[in-house]
Amino acid sequence: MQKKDFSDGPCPVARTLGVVGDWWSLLIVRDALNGVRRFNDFHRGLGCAKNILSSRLAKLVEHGVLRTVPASDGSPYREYELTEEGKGLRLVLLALRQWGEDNLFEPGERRTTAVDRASGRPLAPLEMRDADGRPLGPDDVEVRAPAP
Amino acid sequence: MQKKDFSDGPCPVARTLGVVGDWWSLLIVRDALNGVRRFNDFHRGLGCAKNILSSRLAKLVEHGVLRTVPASDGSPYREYELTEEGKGLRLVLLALRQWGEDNLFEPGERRTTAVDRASGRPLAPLEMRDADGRPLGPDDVEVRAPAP
DNA sequence: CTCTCCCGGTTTCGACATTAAACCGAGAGG
DNA sequence: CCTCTCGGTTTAATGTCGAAACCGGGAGAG
Repeated sequence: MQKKDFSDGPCPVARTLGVVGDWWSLLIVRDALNGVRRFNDFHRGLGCAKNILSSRLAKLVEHGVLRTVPASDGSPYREYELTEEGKGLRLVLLALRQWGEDNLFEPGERRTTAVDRASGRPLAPLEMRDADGRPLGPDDVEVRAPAP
Repeated sequence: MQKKDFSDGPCPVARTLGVVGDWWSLLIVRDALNGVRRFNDFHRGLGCAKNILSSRLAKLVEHGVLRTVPASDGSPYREYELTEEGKGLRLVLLALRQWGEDNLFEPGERRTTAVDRASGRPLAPLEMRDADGRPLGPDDVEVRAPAP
């Protein structure tokens, strides 16, 4: 994230990582998706240095992932709210979550789980699908360079 | 990525970021999914410092995302190959890609595209689904803490 | 009015990570 | 024998991060 700048490159993956590709940004978005809105709540939940949190929040606001709003209750402070753009990152977070569940946990180990609010059951694994909605296997996909 | 260690925490997102959460790792995996296998090819494709590339490759091997194999052709060098675990990250990469396409490109701007190899058409957007395969909206999902 | 605490940061500074560039050993080619 | 490429490692300069100190505004206590 530091020196290299892919923000004008042709790869959407690299551009996205330019916005949320550092250690804290996606964890901030994760907490924001869970309803966290206040500086100190992010700070406590993440345990990251306050100056870093401050700069990350500013960067996310700058890129339109978060916006600041005056106050939700009567308190005189502002809060951080996900934009629609920011909410779109829930798919990224879910993909990261499912990969971690599958590969980084022992069976039976304690973990947080994303569930369907209505039924309380865990979500289905994400699937790649073609334009008609048919599931695609690992080798059915390739990345094409842009037209010249 | 640097000091904080979430590798024994309860959140699969944080654990996953501990493995691939730094600037270069996911770009390495992206190139690996595109068939890159050799050190110098990664180096040229990414433009990152060679010592960093070296340490990232080693870390990904250590975490089981990549493995080294003796040689694919006759050359005396080893190559880096995705494990099944590593291939599972294609969903993460696709989620990042689709978010970037939707939010970080002007209409008509040049970009790489993930397509169904059979039809050549772009993939459908990823969708969250419940355990029965029914699509879920943004607010139908919540994250539950582990059982005590 | 004054004292103090809490919130939301900013500043400072030492530690650590990253970078570019130089270097190096093994193997291939000429 | 000389040189080139591959796959790194080492080195020195630079940049970034983290912990802690600091700070200003507002609220509440007395």
